[in-house]
Amino acid sequence: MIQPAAKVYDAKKAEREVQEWWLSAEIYEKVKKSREGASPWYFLDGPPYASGNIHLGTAWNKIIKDAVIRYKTMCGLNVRRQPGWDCHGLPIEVKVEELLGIRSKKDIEQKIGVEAFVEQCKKWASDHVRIMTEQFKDLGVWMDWDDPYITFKRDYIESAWWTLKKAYERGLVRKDLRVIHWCPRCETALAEHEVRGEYQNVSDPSLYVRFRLRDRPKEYLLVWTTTPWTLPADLAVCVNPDYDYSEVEIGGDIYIMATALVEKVMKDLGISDYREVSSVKGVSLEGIQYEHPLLEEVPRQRDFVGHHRVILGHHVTLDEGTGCVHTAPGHGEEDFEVGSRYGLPVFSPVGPDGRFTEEAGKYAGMFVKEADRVILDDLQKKGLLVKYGTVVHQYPHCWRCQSPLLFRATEQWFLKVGEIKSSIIQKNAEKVKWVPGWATIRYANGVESVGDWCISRQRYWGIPLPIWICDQCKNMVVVGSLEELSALSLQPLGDIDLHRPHVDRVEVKCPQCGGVARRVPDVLDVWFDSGIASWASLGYPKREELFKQIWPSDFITEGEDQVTKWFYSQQVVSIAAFGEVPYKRVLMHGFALDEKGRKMSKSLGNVVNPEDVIRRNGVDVLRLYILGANPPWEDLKFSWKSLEVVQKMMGVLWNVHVFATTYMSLDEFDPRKVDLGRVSASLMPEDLWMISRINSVAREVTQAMEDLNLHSAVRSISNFVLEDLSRWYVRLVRERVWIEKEDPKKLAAYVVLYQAMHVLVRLLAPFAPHISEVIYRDLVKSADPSSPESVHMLPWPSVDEGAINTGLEEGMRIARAFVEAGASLRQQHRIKLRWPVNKVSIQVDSEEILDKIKDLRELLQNQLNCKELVLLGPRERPGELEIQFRVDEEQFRQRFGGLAERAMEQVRSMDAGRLFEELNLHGFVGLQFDGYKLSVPKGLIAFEEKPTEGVAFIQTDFGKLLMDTKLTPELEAESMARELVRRLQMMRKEMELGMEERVDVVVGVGKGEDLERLSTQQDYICREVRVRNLRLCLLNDVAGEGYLKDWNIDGENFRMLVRRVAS
RNA sequence: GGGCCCGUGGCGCAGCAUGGUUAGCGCGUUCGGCUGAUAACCGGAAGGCCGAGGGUUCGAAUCCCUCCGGGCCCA
Repeated sequence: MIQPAAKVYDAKKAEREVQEWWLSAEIYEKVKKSREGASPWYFLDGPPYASGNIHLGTAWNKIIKDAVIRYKTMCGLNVRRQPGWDCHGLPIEVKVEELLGIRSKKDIEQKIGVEAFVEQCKKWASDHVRIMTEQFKDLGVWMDWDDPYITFKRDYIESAWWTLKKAYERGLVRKDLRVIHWCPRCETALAEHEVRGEYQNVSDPSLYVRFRLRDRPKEYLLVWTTTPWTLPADLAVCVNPDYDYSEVEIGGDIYIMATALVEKVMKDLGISDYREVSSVKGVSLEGIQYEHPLLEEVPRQRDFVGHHRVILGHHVTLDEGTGCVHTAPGHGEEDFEVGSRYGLPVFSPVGPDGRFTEEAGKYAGMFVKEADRVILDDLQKKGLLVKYGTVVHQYPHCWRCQSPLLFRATEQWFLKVGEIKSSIIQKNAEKVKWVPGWATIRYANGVESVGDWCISRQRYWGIPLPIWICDQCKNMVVVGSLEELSALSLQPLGDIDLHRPHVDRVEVKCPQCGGVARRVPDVLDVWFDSGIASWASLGYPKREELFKQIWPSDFITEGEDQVTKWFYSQQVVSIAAFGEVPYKRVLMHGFALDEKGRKMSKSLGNVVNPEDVIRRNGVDVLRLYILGANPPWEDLKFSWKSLEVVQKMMGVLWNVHVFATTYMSLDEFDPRKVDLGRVSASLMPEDLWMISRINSVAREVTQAMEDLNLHSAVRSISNFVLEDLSRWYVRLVRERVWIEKEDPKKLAAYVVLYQAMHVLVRLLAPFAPHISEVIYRDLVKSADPSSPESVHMLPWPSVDEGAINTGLEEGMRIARAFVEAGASLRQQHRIKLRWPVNKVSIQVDSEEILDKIKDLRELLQNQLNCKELVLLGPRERPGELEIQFRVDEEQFRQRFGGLAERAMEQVRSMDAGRLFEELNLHGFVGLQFDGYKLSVPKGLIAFEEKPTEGVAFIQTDFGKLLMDTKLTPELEAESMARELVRRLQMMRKEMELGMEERVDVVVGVGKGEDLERLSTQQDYICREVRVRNLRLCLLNDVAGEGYLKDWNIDGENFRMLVRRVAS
């Protein structure tokens, strides 16, 4: 039996209850089980980093995933829905360092010990996996929370080793001396992608230094730099061979700089008294020797004196500086490259901690940034500092600890992306479908510009690099699994933890010389961890079956920052290992911003937490809002206001549900006993329309989901609920539903409403899994115990194309427009909707329109609340519309000259209606008089339509509507009866009567003549208010037991008495 | 400097791949209405040179170019 639903939907309570029920009844497991054996669909969860709480962006991310997963499951696919956790890496190390109150690698190694530190990191990660799991569960996200993939698990680590070995075997792994970003606090190298997006505006020194030429006294190279601390490592000055360079004379000294920059630099230096002496191409400056500005302070530089000369490089630009670029191969990428061309040594007198080494002479022991000041002083003293100031520019910072990064030359391990780049681009173009489409371009551009990937980190909490190097012969052994390691190991390994420091202790016998090989102490970049997720999460290579069955992944989705990160890193390692891309379809989603479009941040105080939203509006509202507000790939500007709007929509949906269940349960409607076929003879046009609409909506939503346009899907559903279901269908069937007896038309309405709701809850289930569950339970499950336990077990609704009637849908749209126009006229003329009028005429603009609404005549008449409805075609003219016309005298005279006056006279004497029709039909009207034949074209006569007395007129998009506004005694009586009914209904409600309960009623009127007027309306009143005995009398005669209430209706007083009838 | 996205009433958005009624919708404002799904809901009104300027076209919010502003990514 259908049970009447609760009057108001308490989202929080219902959602909690539903979630608990999912658990206790094991619904999730049952849903999964029901799809076992179906075609697999491999969704791969991009692993969130396990270091904190979820925020709105991560919530959005999982909600998108959940909606897609639920949809695909309903479509009958066996969806893999394992969540993942990214657990290694610097962010957690940094958190743990904070927790332990330590600040450096030295502290970790000496105070805490690597073993304890790594244990702490693992604990931190595990704890946060637990916390975040609960938060995701609260969002109603259905994933295998008990069986996630975790990057620190042994199998996962082995999978990484296997992958690295694969890459090594293909010649893609190489150790190399390179200049790369280095964090002096974390004391580790950083990869390109870790630096992306980490540029911040900072204030740095800006200085002009003059480098004295060796063999030319009083001549200098003018150099500009923002990093004075790199001067101790300076080995050359680079100029662009193609640019012109000038010798500029200032106070007897000669400065060499790019000609194009002379003016700008002089202005910057505040020098107006200068002279450009001569100009040469940069190329001819090559080889000019200079004196290193810090030769005395950095004695080691004496060894490099031969290198101190002008070199050539195309990377030198005219954007800033002087066109003479000081070059330190140990501290700049381009410096390194150009330096290697000239055979410059890679001199880098800076230690891992960012302090100068002994090689830096005077500056040894100083932190580089602090040495800036000292270096400036020295230059000043030596008369080499031309100008000193500061400049604000973008400078990269460590993504975890925010330290400014340095460039430093070190030996690191690289994945040679350069060698597989073209393959990545090609496979991506062939096999990966990006949503939105333009992300493809963005991605390809990103890959084009990328360099080799530095995969080694000089840290602790990560997957250890599986590379052992022989002490003796320097042979390199790359290990692909624990098994391999055991075989090579000099000691028994047992149940070893593959993390540092345990694995560091493993010594391997060199297969080449039999010597002892030791592990390279580095760990892998965490982006390598997540990059292998598509097979590591499947247990590959240890377990092959699943991998062979479902890899590559069917779908991934992450935020737009991942375009050059996870979307990229996955393709790199996958191409390296398999030569294939690891996913087929990728949806890039945006960021969650605040209302004004700013990033949410603690410092701005604009952070919105998912749990705040859940507390206020509930999970389903959050989900519907977040999915419906934007296309997924656009940034979301979070708005509480818009959330309210979604909340209202849900309220309306609930109201419809209450409406449906209230009456269905009252009438003991049993959906098992009737279906559409059984009631087909009683279906009204609005029923057919509703069936058509719900099928159209199902089609729209399905298409939107296939295209990953989740916003269109949600909007389509919301719009249907508000416009079609609530504002229109319920309004239309209300009267039928109020019929007391068994009635086929009422039954038909129930069937239609039931069917529509049945489809609707399924469409809604992926987006609002809780409320759809509740509605399903109240409406479907309670009526038919044999139906599945949960809405989420149902199949996605199929579209009944045959039920879609676009002509009818269009007709209904037109009918609504006319009804609205009628309402508008009533408002203008102060005629309430519940007052009937005598006649409404509609003249449509075209035959097509007439055709579309002719079956809706009864509906129109009802909704327009008129006694008579006249539908007229485009050529017919409503009698209530008078046509007046005016001849354009000026034009008549121009055209007809001397005949004009008589022509006008003729026209004026014609019947306006006939003239109008004639002109519309032929475009001209013929005149004949005194033997003349004239043809008067349309444009010479202007028409005006005016409704006759007592008629209101409105022009709509589809035609004209005329309403007779004259009142008659009969109409007034009916109107009054309706007013009374409404008050009596209110009283019933105030008395909290059951809907079927009968009452006795006394109505007392203020004016005697109303007694007679109302006498004709007694049946109507009794029917509508469910009255057993009705007495009409004068106001003062009202007496007796019951609920008494005085009313004033449009200025007239009434006294009404309602008495409950004992049943 | 390069790539991509966005710019439509006070606010948030749709429309733009395939140019064509009077540019829609929601919120807000304001004035009304409705009432046995109603702590709901519905309607009317006011409010737009569709970022700016060119071009293509009979016709441009829509296509093309330039510029301006915002965002993201990369340097």
